[in-house]
Amino acid sequence: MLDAAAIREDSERVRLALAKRGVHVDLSEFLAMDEEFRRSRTESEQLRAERKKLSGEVAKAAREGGDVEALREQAKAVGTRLAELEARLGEVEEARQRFLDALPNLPDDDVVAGGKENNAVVRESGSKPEFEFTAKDHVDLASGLGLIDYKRGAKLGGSGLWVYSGNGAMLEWSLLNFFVEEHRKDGYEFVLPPHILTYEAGYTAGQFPKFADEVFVIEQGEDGRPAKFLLPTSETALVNLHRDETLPEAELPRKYFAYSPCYRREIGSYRASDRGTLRGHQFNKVEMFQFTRPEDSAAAHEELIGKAEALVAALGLHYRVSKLAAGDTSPAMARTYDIEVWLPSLDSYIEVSSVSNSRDYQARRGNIRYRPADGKSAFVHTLNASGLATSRLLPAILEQHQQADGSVVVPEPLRKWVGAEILKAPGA
RNA sequence: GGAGGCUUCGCCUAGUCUGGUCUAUGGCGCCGCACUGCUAAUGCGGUUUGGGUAACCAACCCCAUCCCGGGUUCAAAUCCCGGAGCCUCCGCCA
Repeated sequence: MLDAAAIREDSERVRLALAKRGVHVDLSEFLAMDEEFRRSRTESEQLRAERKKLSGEVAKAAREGGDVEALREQAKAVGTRLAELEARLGEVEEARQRFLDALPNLPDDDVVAGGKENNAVVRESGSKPEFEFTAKDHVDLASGLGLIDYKRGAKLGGSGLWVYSGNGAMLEWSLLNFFVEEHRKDGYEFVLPPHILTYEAGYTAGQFPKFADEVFVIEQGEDGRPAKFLLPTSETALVNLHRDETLPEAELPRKYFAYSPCYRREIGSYRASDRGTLRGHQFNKVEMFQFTRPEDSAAAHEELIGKAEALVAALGLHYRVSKLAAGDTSPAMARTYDIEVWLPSLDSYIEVSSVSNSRDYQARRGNIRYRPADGKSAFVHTLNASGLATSRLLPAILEQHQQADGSVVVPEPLRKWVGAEILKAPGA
């Protein structure tokens, strides 16, 4: 959520920042609502004060034998006016809140305007592998090596679902183990969250109300809202860990990481380029998360980018880092860098990690504060980063590390869990 | 799925039967001061949170806040209705 005071004070700056996302809003509409809201609130507070005073006098009169009836009538009249005013206040407040809830975060000043096409590669690591044989794609490799059973996955759960089996399950599990080990080394606290979350959790993360149709709702509320849903990423759980809390400054930054499957509806988004496990209704991801002081969030963001990169690099993959343009940055985020690995069969780079700084946008929605040593409580900054999503990493590993005979070399850090240096076709 | 109990300041707790002087008692913790070689102990004072007004800062003032939502009433921590969470027991179950 944006700071209403900031919109009031410099609506032009806000308008221009949102325009970079391609979001064009008439803020004068908001300013009018905001003004009426503030005025009505002040008025109704004054009326409350008056009623309170009269009620006190009723009590006093009852005790000392004054004219109770006249005072009661007077107080009742104030109460009636108050009720009318508050009904109106409630409507304005709701409309104002709806408007605020729908506004995405302001992209940082150095984030360029426009969509995907304006994303900029900031650096590359390694180089595209060259094959002296006809390279296979990840689906053929995974099927041929008996790692992933796409057919039976669809049989069990429908399209967009698959089964990891045998060495495939071990490879998948080894990736998760590797990430867990690395994050623990860096002092991040391991969290295994519930996969079922409430509406409030989705609201804080920025999922609701706007993107409610992207998640699997498992319990519909009477108000038509999703009362319970399956998390689309463990970020949604992690950001809520400290919802409605005020953290002591000395406890910041708080660094967490979580593992969970991610459940997504992905309605109408399948393309030929999403074959195999590249886009599914359920995929595994380890997520990093930080709660920081505002002045520390820029450095924390760099730290998270570095950590995500280190994981990809350790797996021996060629990748690049892109800075997203405003329009491609998630609504709740002020800046995002994507780590993208090279996928030979697609002749393109695919996202395996998204590293973002939400600044105080989520903190405001979730009322997540900290108390500086000297003064008033303030909102923390929240940052999240995939570290990493396996369902795109595994295809890249298969394709980039494939050999002429159809086997795949297991990246060194994973070997102790996989129990093999090379994956060969069954019977080969 | 059924029955009962509970939910008040950072923590514990009084207050709810009998509505008003209740943001609310006491203790712990924490902060400050005093005393004391130091510490401890003791004494005194302070300590819910959010918002508004105002503005150099602060104070003062106003509103809200006793799990949440609604109702009754001039007035609700307190009475009524609905919901959530926690605990105990029964049932079912990996």
